[in-house]
Amino acid sequence: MPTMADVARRAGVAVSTVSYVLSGARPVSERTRQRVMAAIAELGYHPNILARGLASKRTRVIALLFPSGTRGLSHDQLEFFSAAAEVASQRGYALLLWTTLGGDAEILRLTEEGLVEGLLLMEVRLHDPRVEALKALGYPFAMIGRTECNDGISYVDFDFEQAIRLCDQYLYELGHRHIAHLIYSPVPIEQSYGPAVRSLVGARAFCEEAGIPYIIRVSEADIEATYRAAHELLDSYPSLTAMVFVSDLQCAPVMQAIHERRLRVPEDFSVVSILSSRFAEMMAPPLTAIELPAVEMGHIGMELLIRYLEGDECVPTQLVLPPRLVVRQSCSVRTHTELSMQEAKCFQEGR
Amino acid sequence: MPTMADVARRAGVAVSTVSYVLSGARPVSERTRQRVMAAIAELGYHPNILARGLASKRTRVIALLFPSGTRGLSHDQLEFFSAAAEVASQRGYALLLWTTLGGDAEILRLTEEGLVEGLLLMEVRLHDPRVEALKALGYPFAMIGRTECNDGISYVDFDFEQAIRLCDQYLYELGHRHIAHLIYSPVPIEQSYGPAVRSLVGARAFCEEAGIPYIIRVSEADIEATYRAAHELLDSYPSLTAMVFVSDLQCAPVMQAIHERRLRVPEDFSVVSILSSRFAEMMAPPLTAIELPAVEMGHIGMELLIRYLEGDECVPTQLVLPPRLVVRQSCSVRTHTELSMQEAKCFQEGR
DNA sequence: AATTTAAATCGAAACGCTTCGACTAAGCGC
DNA sequence: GCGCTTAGTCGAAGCGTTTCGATTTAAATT
Repeated sequence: MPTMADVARRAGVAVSTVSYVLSGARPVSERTRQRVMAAIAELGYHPNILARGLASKRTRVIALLFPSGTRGLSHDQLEFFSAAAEVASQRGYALLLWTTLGGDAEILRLTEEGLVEGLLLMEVRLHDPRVEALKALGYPFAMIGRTECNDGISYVDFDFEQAIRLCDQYLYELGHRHIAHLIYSPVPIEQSYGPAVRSLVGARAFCEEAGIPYIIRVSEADIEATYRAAHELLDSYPSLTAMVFVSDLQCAPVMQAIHERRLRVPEDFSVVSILSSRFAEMMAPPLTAIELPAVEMGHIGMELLIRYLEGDECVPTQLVLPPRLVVRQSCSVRTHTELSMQEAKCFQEGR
Repeated sequence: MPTMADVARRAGVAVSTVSYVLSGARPVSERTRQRVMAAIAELGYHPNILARGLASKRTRVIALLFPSGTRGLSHDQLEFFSAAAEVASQRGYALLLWTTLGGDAEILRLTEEGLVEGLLLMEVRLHDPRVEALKALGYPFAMIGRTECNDGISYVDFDFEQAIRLCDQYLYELGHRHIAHLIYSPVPIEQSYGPAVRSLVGARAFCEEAGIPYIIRVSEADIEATYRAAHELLDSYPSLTAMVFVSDLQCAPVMQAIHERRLRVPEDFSVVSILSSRFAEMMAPPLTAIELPAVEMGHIGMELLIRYLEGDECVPTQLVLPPRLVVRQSCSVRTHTELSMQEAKCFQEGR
């Protein structure tokens, strides 16, 4: 593999001159530039990133702190980071995937090893030790999501509180009054998950304002727990005619529980969730949902980080994207007077 | 950030001694080792990867050559590489995500920049220029998938030919005789996609052996084309009672086309595909499918590469995983004599 | 024509590590 | 007691860049 010295020799100039041609840090005469470029082309020279990084502290490598296994890997997360990867690649950065198994220690290691210039965090908690640590270190990073106190940090997040309200409101306008909410567990408090907490707030607020019962069940994120929780909701509230849930991972177990009750969606039972369109359209029936702008968030998150790294902005950009309802085929009208299919069935069965 | 020199000074030894303590390349007395380790701990020292890599040519960074946009990002692919990422992380490697937009040139750049020790390829074609280039360079890599000629390369692949046969056979045993196949386009020939070609071979072979009509439609991988192709199949062959398709990306458009015909799955129409379980279980109804062992393939692929890098094996390992059918709820029995729902409907409508 | 200024280039010192050759002080056989 | 090995350590030379004076050359100013 040719080095810069080879190029310099071939072009008959000093190594530093070659470097200046490449970086543009100092003026170089046109004639010299031509000769150097020719030599580079002839030799098939590529600068060595390690050496460059060692000398200049700039590696053009960004790490994506990837959520570990707990919550499972969701379709939305896939979209987040394939979008992020795309932007990084366009801007000439390489993307390092970092699965943060080992907690804080691991992330510090990453920052100290010198390979990575900046970090993009996903699955940020309200009190996130990673964020504290990075802040203390003054290490450059941006977030998809946000903590409770985000002074001086760039982030892009989604307005889950409004999103849930929109779900509820839509169902309410369709005539539903008994709406169940199935939301991720927001505990443990000290590191609670923002979207869960904010969803709870939104749901409670809407139900109080609308004067309808606040029916809620929180569950762990795994399939099994979600499945049980859905069944428990349906058991405990026979008057339910609709359900709101908040993630693509809940989709399968929730729908299964509903089907097992012989409730048809949307004829007997309405369902709204917060999903990326790609996923919502894959379901049968296609699900009416709040559009989770996963691709947009991935793009913006990466863009924010890169801008910060390149020093274009000193003031952090903080963005909370507004929700938008996309009506598909998982909800139906329910009037006040009408007896729900479920109630009718219970009645027939003599319960 | 402390350097090795700082550690050496603190421990009262030479820099090289610190290096030997860390690498074990030469014997170090127990007393010295203790002192060095203490100094490292006190200073919170972490070796700089760039410097290490520059001096030693070992970076512990692996790149995953990530499929570009054409085929879209599928759930299976997500599983491939989150599995790969997991293994890499366990073995102390960092995973660089590389979206191969710029074709061959890009990949060469990656190899020449010195950052990356080895490559894991996904979405390998039968004749893959990337593979040719890497082979010519003698650059270490492994594949998920395989080309036509794989001499000297480690890979893990899935037996798509047998997989399709298993699909067909299962449907055949349920009594289906008119089975449609919806498969990715295997052209252009010069870089054809292995799974597509092998699926075609498998399907044709089974149909010939079983003496049933060989009903097939190839389509591009995008949603729209798949949707049209599914409709065309259903149009052209009114006697169809079952369909086989090969990827999670086809799922939504295929199911939608089927639903639009007012065919119920599985009562009126049976469906089998090749999917990771996680995905198959998310559908409504859960899909009977050949299990695509995506996680296993990701694990093994990465493991093969790392073994190769660490010199444990000189002989390449080549693995083709066998298919396994998982019965869920998307297929139903069809007897010879029974008139299909669809035929019955056509009849009623006087066609 | 003498002097100042700017453009273009060079040489060498980092950057933080690995690795090689050399040196010292033991331990060993004879 | 003499050379011989070997464990343990050190110093210094890279690895391939960037970057900072310093130097040379050409152009501009007086």
